[in-house]
Amino acid sequence: MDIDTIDRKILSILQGDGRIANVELAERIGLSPTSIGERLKRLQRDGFVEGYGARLNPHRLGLGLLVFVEVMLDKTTPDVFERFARAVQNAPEVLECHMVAGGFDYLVKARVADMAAWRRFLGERLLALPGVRETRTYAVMEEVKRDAPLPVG
Amino acid sequence: MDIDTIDRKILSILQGDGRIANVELAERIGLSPTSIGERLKRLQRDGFVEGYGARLNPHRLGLGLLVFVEVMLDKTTPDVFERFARAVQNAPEVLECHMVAGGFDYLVKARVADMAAWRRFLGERLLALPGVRETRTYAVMEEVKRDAPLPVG
DNA sequence: GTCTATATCCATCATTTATCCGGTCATCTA
DNA sequence: TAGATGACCGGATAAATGATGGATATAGAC
Repeated sequence: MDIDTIDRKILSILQGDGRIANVELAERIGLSPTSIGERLKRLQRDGFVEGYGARLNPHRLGLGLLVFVEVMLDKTTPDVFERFARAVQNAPEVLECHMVAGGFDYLVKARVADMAAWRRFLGERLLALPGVRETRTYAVMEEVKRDAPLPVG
Repeated sequence: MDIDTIDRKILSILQGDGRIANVELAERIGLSPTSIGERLKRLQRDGFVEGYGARLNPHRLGLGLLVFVEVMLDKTTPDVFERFARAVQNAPEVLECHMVAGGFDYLVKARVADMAAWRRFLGERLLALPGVRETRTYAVMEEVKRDAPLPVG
């Protein structure tokens, strides 16, 4: 149920190029395509590989602004947390949302077109939710490192 | 140089399943595989699709802890920023790093095995950098929404 | 030691897929 | 009108995939 060096190499290469041909992957590792195929199938079955996806350029798609928001909730009813989580999952602008330990409750990462779009989303969606006590928005000025691959090596 | 509804549908499907066969993609959209192939090639050439990658499960790989860190730098020399950026890019634990406008300078997202590993990384790597004045670590307790696809629709 | 079960690897082959090429049709323009 | 352009399609070919059977090695039970 655990993986060896070859498996890690497969994952590493596949994380960088999810569409690489099995034969080339096999060549690069030094095993037959059949073996690599079996290993990959196992890695998928055991949940190491959850899927494949195209990496899209957000700016090209008109999503020029990346923002992070710290959200504090009223802790009066536990229902508030559930409702917030559901709202966030239904909002396509929100790419990530994490419950954190520390000074605030949720950290939200979102992509929108510009500041105007963000103001609209913040006012009409986030602040409209019941239980949202306070938010702090941090606009990203420069993406120093973007979506690096997981360290599998 | 801009894209239509069909292109968006291609991007949307491909973002969810980057390994889908061209023929099935064509079927699902209602065009011939050739046309889809031509469109896809154009989308790649024009930078809408930057690549493909396998989605790996971080927990399976022993990366059980997700943390966000707010970093404040001494603004004495401009060299400090460059050096910090470079260090962060070379650190495999760091998945993202953004320069933000607001109360602090950088927001760092990192994945490590556990709190012990994080303490080690924080002490030996981050705080060892010259110019790092203050850091605030927020450990993620629950990932409410994880790496959602970009809204292309 | 021997037998069995399991795991890893490999070569082969039928099927599926990607891609190149030529050709059609509609639209626009000189 | 003639020519150019762009989006689309079908057919042919070269390549990749996936399934099968088989070889080898290791570990455990008896």
